[in-house]
Amino acid sequence: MTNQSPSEFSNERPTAPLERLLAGYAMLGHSDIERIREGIAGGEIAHGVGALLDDDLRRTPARLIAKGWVARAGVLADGRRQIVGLHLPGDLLTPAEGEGGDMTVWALTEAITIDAGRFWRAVENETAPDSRLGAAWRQIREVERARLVHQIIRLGRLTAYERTAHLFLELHDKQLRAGLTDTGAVQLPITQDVLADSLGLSAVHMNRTLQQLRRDGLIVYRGGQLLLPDLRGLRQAARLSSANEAETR
Amino acid sequence: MTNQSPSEFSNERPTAPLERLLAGYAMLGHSDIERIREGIAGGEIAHGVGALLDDDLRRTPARLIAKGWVARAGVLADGRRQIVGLHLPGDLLTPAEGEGGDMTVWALTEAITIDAGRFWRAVENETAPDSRLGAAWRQIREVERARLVHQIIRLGRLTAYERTAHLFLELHDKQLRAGLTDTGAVQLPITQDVLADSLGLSAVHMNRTLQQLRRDGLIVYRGGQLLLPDLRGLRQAARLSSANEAETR
DNA sequence: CGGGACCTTGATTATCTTCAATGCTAGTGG
DNA sequence: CCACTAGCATTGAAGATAATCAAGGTCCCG
Repeated sequence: MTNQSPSEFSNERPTAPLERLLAGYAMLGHSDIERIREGIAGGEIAHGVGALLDDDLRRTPARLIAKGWVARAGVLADGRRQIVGLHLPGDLLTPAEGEGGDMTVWALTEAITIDAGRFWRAVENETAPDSRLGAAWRQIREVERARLVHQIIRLGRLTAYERTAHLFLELHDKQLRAGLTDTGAVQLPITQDVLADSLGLSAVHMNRTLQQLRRDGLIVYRGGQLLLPDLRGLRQAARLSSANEAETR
Repeated sequence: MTNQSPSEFSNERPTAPLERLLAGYAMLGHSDIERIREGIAGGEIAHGVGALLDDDLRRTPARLIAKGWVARAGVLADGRRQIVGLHLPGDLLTPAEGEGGDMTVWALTEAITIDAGRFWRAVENETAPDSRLGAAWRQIREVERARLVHQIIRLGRLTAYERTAHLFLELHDKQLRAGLTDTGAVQLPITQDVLADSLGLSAVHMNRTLQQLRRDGLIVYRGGQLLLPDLRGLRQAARLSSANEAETR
Protein backbone atom coordinates (compact mmCIF):
# COMPACT_ATOMS: atom_id res chain seq x y z
CA MET A 1 0.00 0.00 0.00
CA THR A 2 2.05 2.91 -1.24
CA ASN A 3 0.97 6.21 0.15
CA GLN A 4 2.11 8.68 -2.41
CA SER A 5 0.35 11.96 -2.78
CA PRO A 6 -1.78 12.68 -5.79
CA SER A 7 -0.44 16.20 -5.69
CA GLU A 8 2.55 15.17 -7.72
CA PHE A 9 0.22 15.37 -10.69
CA SER A 10 -1.91 18.29 -9.63
CA ASN A 11 -1.82 20.41 -6.58
CA GLU A 12 -5.53 20.55 -6.10
CA ARG A 13 -7.18 18.82 -3.21
CA PRO A 14 -8.19 15.22 -3.94
CA THR A 15 -11.78 16.01 -3.03
CA ALA A 16 -11.96 18.86 -5.56
CA PRO A 17 -13.81 16.90 -8.28
CA LEU A 18 -16.41 15.71 -5.79
CA GLU A 19 -16.81 19.22 -4.44
CA ARG A 20 -17.42 20.51 -7.95
CA LEU A 21 -19.91 17.73 -8.60
CA LEU A 22 -21.86 18.53 -5.45
CA ALA A 23 -21.66 22.25 -6.07
CA GLY A 24 -23.36 21.64 -9.38
CA TYR A 25 -26.49 20.55 -7.55
CA ALA A 26 -26.66 22.94 -4.60
CA MET A 27 -25.02 26.03 -3.18
CA LEU A 28 -22.67 24.62 -0.58
CA GLY A 29 -21.62 26.60 2.45
CA HIS A 30 -18.30 26.57 4.20
CA SER A 31 -19.47 23.99 6.71
CA ASP A 32 -20.53 21.66 3.91
CA ILE A 33 -17.11 21.86 2.33
CA GLU A 34 -15.59 21.17 5.72
CA ARG A 35 -17.68 18.06 6.17
CA ILE A 36 -16.61 16.77 2.80
CA ARG A 37 -12.94 17.32 3.50
CA GLU A 38 -13.11 15.89 6.99
CA GLY A 39 -15.11 12.88 5.92
CA ILE A 40 -12.68 11.94 3.20
CA ALA A 41 -9.14 11.64 4.40
CA GLY A 42 -6.42 9.09 4.85
CA GLY A 43 -6.60 5.48 3.86
CA GLU A 44 -5.08 6.43 0.56
CA ILE A 45 -4.32 3.59 -1.85
CA ALA A 46 -2.47 3.67 -5.14
CA HIS A 47 -3.66 1.12 -7.71
CA GLY A 48 -1.61 0.02 -10.68
CA VAL A 49 -3.20 -0.57 -14.07
CA GLY A 50 -5.42 -3.61 -13.88
CA ALA A 51 -5.33 -3.84 -10.11
CA LEU A 52 -8.45 -5.29 -8.55
CA LEU A 53 -10.26 -3.13 -6.02
CA ASP A 54 -12.69 -5.76 -4.79
CA ASP A 55 -10.82 -6.45 -1.58
CA ASP A 56 -10.26 -2.80 -0.83
CA LEU A 57 -13.96 -2.16 -1.21
CA ARG A 58 -14.79 -5.05 1.01
CA ARG A 59 -12.65 -3.53 3.72
CA THR A 60 -13.81 0.06 3.39
CA PRO A 61 -17.46 0.77 2.66
CA ALA A 62 -16.82 3.68 0.31
CA ARG A 63 -13.78 4.96 -1.53
CA LEU A 64 -13.42 8.22 -3.39
CA ILE A 65 -11.55 8.14 -6.67
CA ALA A 66 -8.98 10.88 -6.39
CA LYS A 67 -7.19 10.09 -9.62
CA GLY A 68 -7.53 7.69 -12.54
CA TRP A 69 -10.29 5.60 -14.05
CA VAL A 70 -11.98 2.57 -12.53
CA ALA A 71 -14.39 0.08 -14.12
CA ARG A 72 -17.07 -2.11 -12.61
CA ALA A 73 -18.15 -5.14 -14.62
CA GLY A 74 -19.94 -8.43 -14.65
CA VAL A 75 -17.92 -11.36 -15.89
CA LEU A 76 -19.28 -14.59 -17.34
CA ALA A 77 -17.67 -17.98 -16.96
CA ASP A 78 -16.61 -18.07 -20.60
CA GLY A 79 -14.82 -14.75 -20.37
CA ARG A 80 -17.48 -12.46 -21.77
CA ARG A 81 -17.48 -9.26 -19.80
CA GLN A 82 -19.87 -6.34 -19.60
CA ILE A 83 -18.69 -3.11 -18.06
CA VAL A 84 -21.49 -1.62 -16.04
CA GLY A 85 -19.91 1.65 -15.05
CA LEU A 86 -16.87 3.77 -15.80
CA HIS A 87 -15.80 5.74 -12.77
CA LEU A 88 -13.73 8.92 -12.67
CA PRO A 89 -12.28 11.24 -10.06
CA GLY A 90 -15.11 12.51 -7.91
CA ASP A 91 -16.99 9.22 -8.00
CA LEU A 92 -17.58 7.21 -4.86
CA LEU A 93 -17.05 3.48 -5.19
CA THR A 94 -19.13 1.18 -3.04
CA PRO A 95 -19.08 -2.62 -2.86
CA ALA A 96 -21.10 -4.36 -5.53
CA GLU A 97 -23.02 -6.34 -2.95
CA GLY A 98 -26.36 -7.68 -3.90
CA GLU A 99 -25.51 -7.60 -7.55
CA GLY A 100 -24.92 -11.30 -7.51
CA GLY A 101 -21.65 -13.08 -8.01
CA ASP A 102 -19.07 -12.43 -10.65
CA MET A 103 -18.93 -8.67 -10.35
CA THR A 104 -15.53 -7.08 -10.24
CA VAL A 105 -13.97 -3.65 -9.96
CA TRP A 106 -10.54 -2.74 -11.26
CA ALA A 107 -8.33 0.19 -12.19
CA LEU A 108 -8.21 1.04 -15.89
CA THR A 109 -5.34 3.46 -15.37
CA GLU A 110 -3.00 4.25 -12.53
CA ALA A 111 -5.42 5.33 -9.88
CA ILE A 112 -5.60 6.62 -6.33
CA THR A 113 -8.54 6.12 -4.01
CA ILE A 114 -9.21 7.47 -0.54
CA ASP A 115 -11.30 6.13 2.29
CA ALA A 116 -14.56 8.06 2.22
CA GLY A 117 -16.33 6.00 4.83
CA ARG A 118 -17.02 8.86 7.21
CA PHE A 119 -18.37 11.10 4.48
CA TRP A 120 -20.47 8.26 3.16
CA ARG A 121 -22.06 7.43 6.48
CA ALA A 122 -22.72 11.08 7.21
CA VAL A 123 -24.30 11.89 3.91
CA GLU A 124 -26.35 8.73 3.59
CA ASN A 125 -28.00 9.53 6.91
CA GLU A 126 -28.50 13.15 5.98
CA THR A 127 -32.22 13.71 6.13
CA ALA A 128 -32.56 17.23 7.45
CA PRO A 129 -34.82 18.67 4.78
CA ASP A 130 -32.86 21.89 4.71
CA SER A 131 -29.46 20.23 4.31
CA ARG A 132 -28.00 21.33 1.02
CA LEU A 133 -25.28 18.74 1.18
CA GLY A 134 -27.80 15.98 1.67
CA ALA A 135 -29.94 17.25 -1.18
CA ALA A 136 -26.97 17.49 -3.52
CA TRP A 137 -25.87 14.00 -2.61
CA ARG A 138 -29.29 12.55 -3.29
CA GLN A 139 -29.24 14.21 -6.67
CA ILE A 140 -25.91 12.65 -7.49
CA ARG A 141 -27.27 9.23 -6.58
CA GLU A 142 -30.26 9.90 -8.78
CA VAL A 143 -28.07 10.90 -11.71
CA GLU A 144 -26.09 7.70 -11.34
CA ARG A 145 -29.26 5.68 -11.38
CA ALA A 146 -30.28 7.55 -14.52
CA ARG A 147 -26.96 6.60 -16.11
CA LEU A 148 -27.74 2.94 -15.53
CA VAL A 149 -31.09 3.46 -17.21
CA HIS A 150 -29.42 5.19 -20.12
CA GLN A 151 -27.00 2.35 -20.55
CA ILE A 152 -29.89 -0.07 -20.73
CA ILE A 153 -31.46 1.92 -23.52
CA ARG A 154 -28.10 2.22 -25.24
CA LEU A 155 -27.43 -1.49 -25.20
CA GLY A 156 -30.97 -2.52 -25.92
CA ARG A 157 -31.99 -0.31 -28.78
CA LEU A 158 -29.10 1.65 -30.25
CA THR A 159 -26.78 0.55 -33.06
CA ALA A 160 -23.04 0.37 -32.52
CA TYR A 161 -22.63 3.79 -34.09
CA GLU A 162 -25.35 5.38 -32.00
CA ARG A 163 -24.16 3.67 -28.84
CA THR A 164 -20.68 5.03 -29.23
CA ALA A 165 -21.85 8.58 -29.81
CA HIS A 166 -24.19 8.24 -26.86
CA LEU A 167 -21.47 7.06 -24.49
CA PHE A 168 -19.09 9.79 -25.56
CA LEU A 169 -21.71 12.40 -24.80
CA GLU A 170 -22.33 10.87 -21.43
CA LEU A 171 -18.63 10.95 -20.63
CA HIS A 172 -18.45 14.51 -21.85
CA ASP A 173 -21.29 15.48 -19.58
CA LYS A 174 -19.83 13.61 -16.66
CA GLN A 175 -16.40 15.16 -17.02
CA LEU A 176 -17.83 18.62 -17.36
CA ARG A 177 -19.79 18.23 -14.14
CA ALA A 178 -16.67 17.13 -12.28
CA GLY A 179 -14.61 19.88 -13.83
CA LEU A 180 -12.27 17.40 -15.45
CA THR A 181 -12.36 18.81 -18.96
CA ASP A 182 -13.64 21.65 -21.12
CA THR A 183 -16.56 21.70 -23.48
CA GLY A 184 -15.82 19.75 -26.63
CA ALA A 185 -13.08 17.62 -25.13
CA VAL A 186 -13.18 14.27 -23.36
CA GLN A 187 -10.39 12.47 -21.56
CA LEU A 188 -10.41 8.89 -22.74
CA PRO A 189 -7.36 7.08 -21.39
CA ILE A 190 -8.66 3.60 -22.08
CA THR A 191 -8.17 0.98 -24.77
CA GLN A 192 -10.71 0.21 -27.46
CA ASP A 193 -11.05 -3.15 -25.81
CA VAL A 194 -12.47 -1.55 -22.69
CA LEU A 195 -14.70 0.67 -24.74
CA ALA A 196 -16.02 -2.41 -26.51
CA ASP A 197 -16.81 -4.09 -23.20
CA SER A 198 -18.71 -0.99 -22.12
CA LEU A 199 -20.80 -0.92 -25.25
CA GLY A 200 -21.41 -4.64 -25.64
CA LEU A 201 -19.40 -4.83 -28.87
CA SER A 202 -16.45 -6.82 -30.11
CA ALA A 203 -13.14 -5.01 -30.18
CA VAL A 204 -13.02 -5.30 -33.95
CA HIS A 205 -16.37 -3.72 -34.46
CA MET A 206 -15.55 -1.06 -31.91
CA ASN A 207 -12.56 -0.11 -33.98
CA ARG A 208 -14.55 0.10 -37.17
CA THR A 209 -17.24 2.15 -35.51
CA LEU A 210 -14.70 4.63 -34.22
CA GLN A 211 -13.29 4.98 -37.70
CA GLN A 212 -16.73 5.72 -39.05
CA LEU A 213 -17.27 8.42 -36.44
CA ARG A 214 -13.92 9.90 -37.40
CA ARG A 215 -14.73 9.87 -41.08
CA ASP A 216 -18.00 11.62 -40.34
CA GLY A 217 -16.14 14.35 -38.52
CA LEU A 218 -17.91 13.72 -35.24
CA ILE A 219 -14.86 12.81 -33.20
CA VAL A 220 -11.12 13.28 -33.24
CA TYR A 221 -9.54 10.44 -31.32
CA ARG A 222 -5.85 10.43 -30.55
CA GLY A 223 -3.69 9.47 -27.64
CA GLY A 224 -6.24 9.06 -24.93
CA GLN A 225 -7.88 12.36 -25.77
CA LEU A 226 -11.14 12.75 -27.58
CA LEU A 227 -12.31 15.93 -29.28
CA LEU A 228 -15.94 16.49 -30.18
CA PRO A 229 -15.91 19.13 -32.90
CA ASP A 230 -19.59 18.77 -33.70
CA LEU A 231 -21.63 18.29 -30.56
CA ARG A 232 -24.88 18.94 -32.37
CA GLY A 233 -24.12 16.29 -34.94
CA LEU A 234 -23.01 13.88 -32.26
CA ARG A 235 -26.24 14.32 -30.34
CA GLN A 236 -28.14 13.63 -33.50
CA ALA A 237 -26.08 10.51 -34.11
CA ALA A 238 -26.78 9.39 -30.54
CA ARG A 239 -30.52 9.86 -31.07
CA LEU A 240 -30.62 12.23 -28.15
CA SER A 241 -33.15 14.96 -28.01
CA SER A 242 -31.03 18.01 -27.28
CA ALA A 243 -32.70 18.36 -23.91
CA ASN A 244 -31.35 15.03 -22.79
CA GLU A 245 -27.87 16.10 -21.83
CA ALA A 246 -26.75 18.99 -19.72
CA GLU A 247 -26.46 22.17 -21.68
CA THR A 248 -22.91 23.09 -22.44
CA ARG A 249 -23.64 26.80 -22.53
CA MET B 1 -44.78 -14.48 8.39
CA THR B 2 -47.83 -15.48 6.42
CA ASN B 3 -47.22 -18.23 4.01
CA GLN B 4 -50.43 -18.27 2.13
CA SER B 5 -50.49 -19.48 -1.41
CA PRO B 6 -50.68 -16.89 -4.15
CA SER B 7 -54.11 -15.96 -5.27
CA GLU B 8 -54.95 -13.58 -8.06
CA PHE B 9 -58.56 -13.04 -7.20
CA SER B 10 -57.87 -12.75 -3.52
CA ASN B 11 -59.39 -10.14 -1.29
CA GLU B 12 -56.14 -9.63 0.51
CA ARG B 13 -55.02 -6.20 1.51
CA PRO B 14 -53.49 -4.20 -1.35
CA THR B 15 -50.29 -3.69 0.62
CA ALA B 16 -49.82 -7.42 1.13
CA PRO B 17 -47.23 -7.94 -1.64
CA LEU B 18 -45.15 -5.03 -0.34
CA GLU B 19 -45.41 -6.37 3.18
CA ARG B 20 -44.17 -9.75 2.04
CA LEU B 21 -41.33 -8.12 0.12
CA LEU B 22 -40.21 -6.15 3.17
CA ALA B 23 -40.65 -9.13 5.44
CA GLY B 24 -38.19 -10.97 3.25
CA TYR B 25 -35.46 -8.58 4.33
CA ALA B 26 -36.19 -8.02 8.01
CA MET B 27 -38.40 -9.21 10.81
CA LEU B 28 -41.11 -6.59 10.93
CA GLY B 29 -42.99 -5.79 14.08
CA HIS B 30 -46.60 -4.84 14.50
CA SER B 31 -45.77 -1.14 14.44
CA ASP B 32 -43.89 -1.51 11.16
CA ILE B 33 -46.88 -3.13 9.53
CA GLU B 34 -49.04 -0.34 10.88
CA ARG B 35 -46.81 2.29 9.33
CA ILE B 36 -46.97 0.58 5.97
CA ARG B 37 -50.74 0.37 6.00
CA GLU B 38 -51.21 3.91 7.23
CA GLY B 39 -48.73 5.36 4.78
CA ILE B 40 -50.38 3.73 1.81
CA ALA B 41 -54.06 4.47 1.57
CA GLY B 42 -56.53 6.24 -0.62
CA GLY B 43 -55.77 7.94 -3.90
CA GLU B 44 -56.62 4.71 -5.64
CA ILE B 45 -56.54 4.78 -9.44
CA ALA B 46 -57.63 2.10 -11.91
CA HIS B 47 -55.65 2.03 -15.14
CA GLY B 48 -56.86 0.39 -18.32
CA VAL B 49 -54.51 -1.59 -20.56
CA GLY B 50 -52.09 0.80 -22.19
CA ALA B 51 -52.99 3.73 -19.97
CA LEU B 52 -50.15 6.18 -19.36
CA LEU B 53 -49.19 6.78 -15.75
CA ASP B 54 -46.84 9.68 -16.37
CA ASP B 55 -49.29 12.33 -15.24
CA ASP B 56 -50.37 10.38 -12.19
CA LEU B 57 -46.76 10.04 -11.14
CA ARG B 58 -46.16 13.71 -11.66
CA ARG B 59 -48.99 14.47 -9.28
CA THR B 60 -48.15 11.93 -6.59
CA PRO B 61 -44.51 11.27 -5.76
CA ALA B 62 -44.91 7.54 -5.24
CA ARG B 63 -47.60 5.04 -6.13
CA LEU B 64 -47.83 1.44 -4.99
CA ILE B 65 -48.92 -1.10 -7.55
CA ALA B 66 -51.76 -2.99 -5.93
CA LYS B 67 -52.70 -5.01 -8.97
CA GLY B 68 -51.48 -5.54 -12.53
CA TRP B 69 -48.27 -4.97 -14.43
CA VAL B 70 -46.65 -1.66 -15.30
CA ALA B 71 -43.71 -0.92 -17.63
CA ARG B 72 -41.21 1.91 -17.68
CA ALA B 73 -39.43 2.57 -20.96
CA GLY B 74 -37.34 4.94 -23.00
CA VAL B 75 -38.75 5.78 -26.40
CA LEU B 76 -36.79 7.00 -29.42
CA ALA B 77 -38.11 9.39 -32.01
CA ASP B 78 -38.29 6.66 -34.65
CA GLY B 79 -40.41 4.43 -32.45
CA ARG B 80 -37.77 2.12 -31.08
CA ARG B 81 -38.50 1.46 -27.46
CA GLN B 82 -36.54 -0.11 -24.64
CA ILE B 83 -38.33 -1.26 -21.54
CA VAL B 84 -36.21 -0.48 -18.53
CA GLY B 85 -38.29 -2.09 -15.85
CA LEU B 86 -41.28 -4.37 -15.43
CA HIS B 87 -43.21 -3.57 -12.28
CA LEU B 88 -45.54 -5.83 -10.35
CA PRO B 89 -47.77 -5.61 -7.28
CA GLY B 90 -45.62 -4.59 -4.34
CA ASP B 91 -43.44 -2.26 -6.41
CA LEU B 92 -43.38 1.44 -5.76
CA LEU B 93 -43.44 3.64 -8.83
CA THR B 94 -41.66 6.97 -8.70
CA PRO B 95 -41.39 9.63 -11.39
CA ALA B 96 -38.67 9.04 -13.95
CA GLU B 97 -37.18 12.45 -13.32
CA GLY B 98 -33.59 13.01 -14.15
CA GLU B 99 -33.61 10.16 -16.59
CA GLY B 100 -33.80 12.61 -19.45
CA GLY B 101 -36.66 13.09 -21.83
CA ASP B 102 -38.66 10.46 -23.58
CA MET B 103 -39.26 8.14 -20.67
CA THR B 104 -42.73 6.84 -20.17
CA VAL B 105 -44.67 4.59 -17.81
CA TRP B 106 -47.79 2.70 -18.75
CA ALA B 107 -50.02 -0.17 -17.67
CA LEU B 108 -49.40 -3.49 -19.42
CA THR B 109 -52.55 -5.02 -17.94
CA GLU B 110 -55.53 -3.68 -16.06
CA ALA B 111 -53.91 -2.20 -13.01
CA ILE B 112 -54.63 -0.43 -9.76
CA THR B 113 -52.23 1.91 -8.01
CA ILE B 114 -52.48 3.63 -4.66
CA ASP B 115 -50.94 6.82 -3.39
CA ALA B 116 -47.97 5.80 -1.27
CA GLY B 117 -46.62 9.29 -0.71
CA ARG B 118 -46.74 9.17 3.04
CA PHE B 119 -45.06 5.80 3.25
CA TRP B 120 -42.46 6.94 0.77
CA ARG B 121 -41.55 10.10 2.64
CA ALA B 122 -41.43 8.25 5.94
CA VAL B 123 -39.25 5.42 4.76
CA GLU B 124 -36.86 7.51 2.69
CA ASN B 125 -36.08 9.56 5.77
CA GLU B 126 -35.77 6.49 7.94
CA THR B 127 -32.24 6.53 9.21
CA ALA B 128 -32.51 5.23 12.72
CA PRO B 129 -29.89 2.48 12.56
CA ASP B 130 -32.09 0.11 14.50
CA SER B 131 -35.14 0.60 12.31
CA ARG B 132 -35.98 -2.69 10.71
CA LEU B 133 -38.38 -1.09 8.30
CA GLY B 134 -35.77 1.38 7.14
CA ALA B 135 -33.19 -1.36 6.72
CA ALA B 136 -35.58 -3.53 4.73
CA TRP B 137 -36.51 -0.62 2.52
CA ARG B 138 -32.89 0.17 1.77
CA GLN B 139 -32.37 -3.44 0.82
CA ILE B 140 -35.26 -3.31 -1.60
CA ARG B 141 -33.80 -0.22 -3.23
CA GLU B 142 -30.47 -2.00 -3.47
CA VAL B 143 -32.05 -5.03 -5.09
CA GLU B 144 -33.73 -2.81 -7.65
CA ARG B 145 -30.45 -1.17 -8.47
CA ALA B 146 -28.95 -4.63 -8.87
CA ARG B 147 -31.72 -5.49 -11.31
CA LEU B 148 -30.72 -2.54 -13.47
CA VAL B 149 -27.16 -3.79 -13.41
CA HIS B 150 -28.30 -7.26 -14.38
CA GLN B 151 -30.27 -5.92 -17.27
CA ILE B 152 -27.19 -4.14 -18.54
CA ILE B 153 -25.24 -7.37 -18.49
CA ARG B 154 -28.14 -9.19 -20.11
CA LEU B 155 -28.44 -6.75 -22.97
CA GLY B 156 -24.74 -6.23 -23.40
CA ARG B 157 -23.34 -9.71 -23.37
CA LEU B 158 -26.00 -12.40 -23.51
CA THR B 159 -27.51 -13.97 -26.62
CA ALA B 160 -31.25 -13.83 -27.25
CA TYR B 161 -31.64 -17.31 -25.81
CA GLU B 162 -29.62 -16.55 -22.71
CA ARG B 163 -31.32 -13.20 -22.22
CA THR B 164 -34.73 -14.74 -22.24
CA ALA B 165 -33.83 -17.42 -19.73
CA HIS B 166 -32.17 -14.78 -17.57
CA LEU B 167 -35.21 -12.52 -17.54
CA PHE B 168 -37.56 -15.38 -16.73
CA LEU B 169 -35.44 -16.30 -13.74
CA GLU B 170 -35.44 -12.72 -12.58
CA LEU B 171 -39.22 -12.56 -12.83
CA HIS B 172 -39.47 -15.87 -11.03
CA ASP B 173 -37.32 -14.56 -8.24
CA LYS B 174 -39.20 -11.28 -8.09
CA GLN B 175 -42.59 -12.93 -7.92
CA LEU B 176 -41.48 -15.35 -5.26
CA ARG B 177 -40.26 -12.53 -3.07
CA ALA B 178 -43.58 -10.74 -3.39
CA GLY B 179 -45.51 -13.93 -2.81
CA LEU B 180 -47.16 -13.70 -6.21
CA THR B 181 -46.42 -17.23 -7.36
CA ASP B 182 -45.00 -20.56 -6.36
CA THR B 183 -41.64 -22.06 -7.20
CA GLY B 184 -41.48 -23.15 -10.80
CA ALA B 185 -44.25 -20.89 -12.03
CA VAL B 186 -44.23 -17.33 -13.33
CA GLN B 187 -47.16 -15.10 -14.11
CA LEU B 188 -46.52 -13.56 -17.52
CA PRO B 189 -49.61 -11.66 -18.65
CA ILE B 190 -47.81 -9.70 -21.37
CA THR B 191 -47.43 -9.99 -25.13
CA GLN B 192 -44.30 -11.20 -26.86
CA ASP B 193 -44.01 -7.69 -28.21
CA VAL B 194 -43.48 -6.32 -24.73
CA LEU B 195 -41.09 -9.10 -23.91
CA ALA B 196 -39.11 -8.22 -27.02
CA ASP B 197 -38.91 -4.58 -25.96
CA SER B 198 -37.62 -5.67 -22.57
CA LEU B 199 -34.90 -7.81 -24.05
CA GLY B 200 -33.84 -5.56 -26.91
CA LEU B 201 -35.04 -8.01 -29.55
CA SER B 202 -37.44 -7.89 -32.47
CA ALA B 203 -40.83 -9.48 -31.92
CA VAL B 204 -40.09 -12.10 -34.56
CA HIS B 205 -36.85 -13.16 -32.97
CA MET B 206 -38.48 -13.16 -29.56
CA ASN B 207 -41.04 -15.61 -30.85
CA ARG B 208 -38.41 -17.93 -32.29
CA THR B 209 -36.38 -17.80 -29.11
CA LEU B 210 -39.39 -18.76 -27.02
CA GLN B 211 -40.02 -21.70 -29.29
CA GLN B 212 -36.47 -22.84 -28.84
CA LEU B 213 -36.79 -22.68 -25.07
CA ARG B 214 -39.99 -24.71 -25.33
CA ARG B 215 -38.39 -27.31 -27.55
CA ASP B 216 -35.55 -27.59 -25.06
CA GLY B 217 -38.02 -28.26 -22.28
CA LEU B 218 -36.96 -25.26 -20.25
CA ILE B 219 -40.27 -23.45 -20.31
CA VAL B 220 -43.94 -24.16 -20.81
CA TYR B 221 -45.62 -21.02 -22.04
CA ARG B 222 -49.37 -20.81 -22.37
CA GLY B 223 -52.01 -18.21 -21.69
CA GLY B 224 -50.09 -15.70 -19.69
CA GLN B 225 -48.65 -18.35 -17.47
CA LEU B 226 -45.10 -19.64 -17.59
CA LEU B 227 -43.92 -22.89 -16.07
CA LEU B 228 -40.27 -23.56 -15.43
CA PRO B 229 -39.97 -27.35 -15.22
CA ASP B 230 -36.18 -27.34 -15.20
CA LEU B 231 -34.84 -24.49 -13.10
CA ARG B 232 -31.37 -25.93 -13.06
CA GLY B 233 -31.26 -26.13 -16.81
CA LEU B 234 -32.69 -22.66 -17.12
CA ARG B 235 -30.02 -21.22 -14.84
CA GLN B 236 -27.41 -22.91 -16.96
CA ALA B 237 -28.96 -21.47 -20.10
CA ALA B 238 -28.95 -18.03 -18.50
CA ARG B 239 -25.27 -18.36 -17.66
CA LEU B 240 -26.03 -17.81 -14.04
CA SER B 241 -23.87 -19.31 -11.41
CA SER B 242 -26.39 -20.97 -9.17
CA ALA B 243 -25.50 -18.56 -6.38
CA ASN B 244 -26.73 -15.65 -8.43
CA GLU B 245 -30.42 -15.96 -7.76
CA ALA B 246 -32.25 -16.43 -4.54
CA GLU B 247 -32.46 -20.05 -3.52
CA THR B 248 -35.86 -21.53 -4.14
CA ARG B 249 -35.63 -24.04 -1.33
C1' DC C 1 -69.01 -13.12 -39.45
C1' DG C 2 -66.00 -9.49 -39.53
C1' DG C 3 -62.19 -7.27 -37.35
C1' DG C 4 -58.38 -6.73 -34.49
C1' DA C 5 -54.73 -8.20 -31.67
C1' DC C 6 -51.46 -11.45 -31.29
C1' DC C 7 -48.66 -15.40 -32.73
C1' DT C 8 -46.16 -17.97 -36.23
C1' DT C 9 -43.53 -18.92 -40.45
C1' DG C 10 -40.38 -18.34 -44.53
C1' DA C 11 -37.23 -15.66 -47.13
C1' DT C 12 -33.98 -12.10 -47.37
C1' DT C 13 -30.88 -8.74 -45.61
C1' DA C 14 -28.12 -6.19 -42.19
C1' DT C 15 -25.33 -5.92 -38.34
C1' DC C 16 -22.02 -7.66 -35.76
C1' DT C 17 -18.73 -11.51 -34.38
C1' DT C 18 -15.02 -14.43 -35.06
C1' DC C 19 -10.74 -15.74 -36.93
C1' DA C 20 -6.41 -14.69 -38.61
C1' DA C 21 -3.02 -11.56 -39.97
C1' DT C 22 -0.45 -7.39 -40.19
C1' DG C 23 1.10 -2.91 -38.57
C1' DC C 24 2.44 0.30 -35.16
C1' DT C 25 4.67 2.17 -31.10
C1' DA C 26 7.01 2.27 -26.79
C1' DG C 27 9.79 0.01 -23.75
C1' DT C 28 13.85 -3.38 -22.85
C1' DG C 29 18.03 -5.64 -22.86
C1' DG C 30 22.09 -6.91 -25.48
C1' DC D 1 21.91 1.59 -31.65
C1' DC D 2 19.33 -2.25 -32.79
C1' DA D 3 16.77 -6.38 -32.43
C1' DC D 4 13.05 -7.99 -29.67
C1' DT D 5 8.92 -8.01 -27.32
C1' DA D 6 4.31 -6.80 -25.73
C1' DG D 7 0.24 -4.35 -26.03
C1' DC D 8 -2.78 -2.05 -28.91
C1' DA D 9 -4.82 -0.68 -33.38
C1' DT D 10 -6.16 -2.00 -37.87
C1' DT D 11 -7.56 -4.83 -41.85
C1' DG D 12 -9.79 -8.61 -44.65
C1' DA D 13 -12.65 -12.55 -45.06
C1' DA D 14 -16.07 -15.67 -43.52
C1' DG D 15 -19.75 -16.88 -40.60
C1' DA D 16 -23.39 -16.29 -36.99
C1' DT D 17 -26.98 -13.87 -34.96
C1' DA D 18 -30.72 -11.09 -35.24
C1' DA D 19 -33.60 -7.64 -38.01
C1' DT D 20 -36.69 -6.84 -41.57
C1' DC D 21 -40.23 -7.82 -44.86
C1' DA D 22 -44.26 -10.16 -46.07
C1' DA D 23 -47.74 -13.52 -45.42
C1' DG D 24 -50.73 -16.43 -43.02
C1' DG D 25 -52.86 -18.32 -39.00
C1' DT D 26 -55.37 -18.33 -34.58
C1' DC D 27 -58.23 -16.69 -31.16
C1' DC D 28 -61.39 -13.76 -29.09
C1' DC D 29 -64.97 -10.47 -29.08
C1' DG D 30 -68.64 -7.51 -30.46
